[in-house]
Amino acid sequence: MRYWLIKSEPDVFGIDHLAKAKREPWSGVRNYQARNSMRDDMRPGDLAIFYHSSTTPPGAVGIAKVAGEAYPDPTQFDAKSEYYDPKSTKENPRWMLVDFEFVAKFPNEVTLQQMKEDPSLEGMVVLQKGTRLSITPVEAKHFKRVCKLGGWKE
DNA sequence: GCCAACGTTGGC
DNA sequence: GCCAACGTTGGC
Repeated sequence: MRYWLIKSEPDVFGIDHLAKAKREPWSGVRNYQARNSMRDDMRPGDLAIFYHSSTTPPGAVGIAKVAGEAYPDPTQFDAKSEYYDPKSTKENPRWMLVDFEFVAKFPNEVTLQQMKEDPSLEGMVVLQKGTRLSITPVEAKHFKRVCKLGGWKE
């Protein structure tokens, strides 16, 4: 089982949206590395830290679970969608996604600042300077530590 | 295949 | 709103 961190802007789709929806296709990812993670490396049952970006304060707010295998992101074929990609075809889709399922909201948000200041989280990809990736792998020890800081027990 | 221009992300 | 970082595009 692998661990991940997924970023989302709470104004667009936050942990409360996921809690309400229960399950959500992670559409709109238009970055090849992030796509590759979903397409090639995620397996049903993998757990992800749900992270709020572009908000005050940014930080980890909960846990989501990979709910199924990867499949083509339907928004790439929708000319009315902001995620429409005219260069993608159904025969050869460019963008793949997985569904995420709500697992938990942390009793306490773990802010980015807290994460940066915690020595045991050193080396986490999301904390490295210049990391803009919306999906990053997380080591098991870092995952467990963030859950602990968030007050959540698996 | 290089690289300048451009667009986006995301913390501050 | 600023801007550093960095991914993508497209001309050559």
